[in-house]
Amino acid sequence: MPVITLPDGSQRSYDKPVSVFEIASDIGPGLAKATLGGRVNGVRVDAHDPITEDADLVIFTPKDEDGIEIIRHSCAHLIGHALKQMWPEAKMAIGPTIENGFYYDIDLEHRLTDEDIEALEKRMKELAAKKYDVIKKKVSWQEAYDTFKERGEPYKMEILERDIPKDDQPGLYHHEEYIDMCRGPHVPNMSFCQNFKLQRVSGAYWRGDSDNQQLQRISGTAFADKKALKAHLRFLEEAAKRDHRKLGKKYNLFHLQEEAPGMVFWHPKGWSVYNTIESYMRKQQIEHGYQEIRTPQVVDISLWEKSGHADKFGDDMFILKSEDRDFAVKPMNCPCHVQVFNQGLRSYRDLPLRLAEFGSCHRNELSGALHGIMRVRGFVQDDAHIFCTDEQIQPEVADFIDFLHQVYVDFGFDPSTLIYKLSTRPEKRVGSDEDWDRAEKALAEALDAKGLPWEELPGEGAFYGPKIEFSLKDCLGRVWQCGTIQVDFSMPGRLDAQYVAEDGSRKVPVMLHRAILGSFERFIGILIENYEGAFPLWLAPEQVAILNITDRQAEYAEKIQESLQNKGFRAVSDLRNEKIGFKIREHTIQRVPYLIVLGDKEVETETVTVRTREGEDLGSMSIEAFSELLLNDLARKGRAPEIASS
RNA sequence: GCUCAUAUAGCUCAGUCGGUAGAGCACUUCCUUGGUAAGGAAGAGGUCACCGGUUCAAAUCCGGUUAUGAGCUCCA
Repeated sequence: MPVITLPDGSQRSYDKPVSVFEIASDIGPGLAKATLGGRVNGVRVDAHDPITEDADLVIFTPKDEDGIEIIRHSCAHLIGHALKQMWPEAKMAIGPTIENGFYYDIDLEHRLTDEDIEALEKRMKELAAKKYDVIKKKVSWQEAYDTFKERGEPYKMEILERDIPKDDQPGLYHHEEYIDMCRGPHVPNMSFCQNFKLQRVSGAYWRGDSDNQQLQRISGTAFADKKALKAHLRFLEEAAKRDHRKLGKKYNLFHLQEEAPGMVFWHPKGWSVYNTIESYMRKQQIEHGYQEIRTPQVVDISLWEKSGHADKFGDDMFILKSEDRDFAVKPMNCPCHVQVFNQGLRSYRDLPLRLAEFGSCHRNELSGALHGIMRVRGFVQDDAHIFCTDEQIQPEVADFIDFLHQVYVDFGFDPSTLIYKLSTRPEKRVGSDEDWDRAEKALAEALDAKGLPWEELPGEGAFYGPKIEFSLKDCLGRVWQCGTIQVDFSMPGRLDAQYVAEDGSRKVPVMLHRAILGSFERFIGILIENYEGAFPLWLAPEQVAILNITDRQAEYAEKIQESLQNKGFRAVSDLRNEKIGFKIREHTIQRVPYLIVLGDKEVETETVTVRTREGEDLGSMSIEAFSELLLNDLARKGRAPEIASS
């Protein structure tokens, strides 16, 4: 006699086992038609699964995230249905959902081409258009095994043998003649799976292990309705338009070339952005009690052996030989910073000691991992190491989080969308378990003390200690990991760092590794995409473009340019013999924030006429008034202008 | 590193069946001196990524290398 409680608190009782679909039908035919499945006492079930006992029930429809996920999952099965019709010899591995979509990994000798994917999508659409019912059957382990043995599906057999207990009753989903095994839930019929698109085929390792065989992965995206699918495809187009590699070329910021894979050639405009950010960070760091240092690029391998890097990451280091000595181009700055700490005798009074470096690092990343300026082999970190006592960890971490928030706000990101992740001990690590316990606890407590929501990533820590990772969201809602703070109880000891404690004894300091931007390269890549190349005034490589209408104003234009440059603004002049409309178009496309137009009128009245890159006409004003306007804009940094109250 | 794909003028891209390369923009010169998103004319510019093979003949077909792209793996 199950009593069903719905989210609004209302109850319905039944005298025999009842399905989500039947309950939905009781409520209304519209809901019944939209029912995809449900959550029964916290467990996701199919629409037609019988509910035998009292339960809290949430009904899933295409309006819920849970409902959309079911649709995506069934779209993965639909790949199998269509694919096995076209290539019966294909062996199906796994077909899960991912953010915004789904994929299926398959083993097929024939290499699928783009045309094949198009044909496959067409077949999938035809099958989905039949809106056939998906039939779920719970069977014995043995029956499932025999089914897939008969159908020549070795991967399904392996999943059964390795992951599913023999006394379990696996669910077999029948899509007409195609049978797939799944925990579910899945759509009751294919009318729900009408709005999908296959996106690509790529390689993927079986069970995510690069030692295993590589399979072909067919990926797609799916939504509940046509409008949502279209919106998502538009979003992807928008993101592609903002690709920093494309905009880096368009705005002449940097380039990469074959002779230096993964290393950036910065052009004047890109380097201007870089320098602006570096100056800003330098100023911020001084305000937060950091001291800036500079350490060598090339260091004898013995230091990396002592620090543990050679052992754990030797393959990723660039090694140089000279006069029978082995050197490594530094892949990170920490061991060098310990060398600076180690000069002279340190007192507890020196702690916390914060050493910062815009540290140039080189890591020999796998060629396939490189990506524009976001993932490179040569990069500069806004790195710093804080040497402190155990008691100072928590306040230092807390101060750091405040510092990081302020920087992200200045760059135009919303700190309320920040994501915090605590990565704990990995398998490959140095240090005792007691040290790891203390380090993990200190970070968790700092986050809790700030009342921040965080998520644990077990096993994702650095080899020397746990870390907090800070990810920000850009204006398209994409998540980027940038900042980090890591506790390290190991390296100071390995590299003989000591200080004299209050009682005169020698103690080993704790070291905190931290970065806010992560790397300049990556962060600038993110900024380019976030702003679509239209940098806010304080970052813009060219802040003002001065345009004359005829040669008669050339001298005045140069005078204005000089005046602005003397005030510290980045002003360029365009005195070419071109029409004013042409010059305005060019500099607007180049996203210069302010354009100044100078004709005879301006020369006569000693004014400038100002136009923004958004096309707004700010009228004529004195050079002093314009400077004032620029200064106000600069002070806002990445924040939106405040709306003047009327 | 792995799978698949791609590489043609400074940029974005055409180039059919193998027969010595083409457009638009940019660039140079000249004309035009104009008021808020493209004024006109002419000119110059390419060892078709690199190495090798097939062929009378290769941008085109085949093999290799490098780089790039998508995904996987990795990411101190």
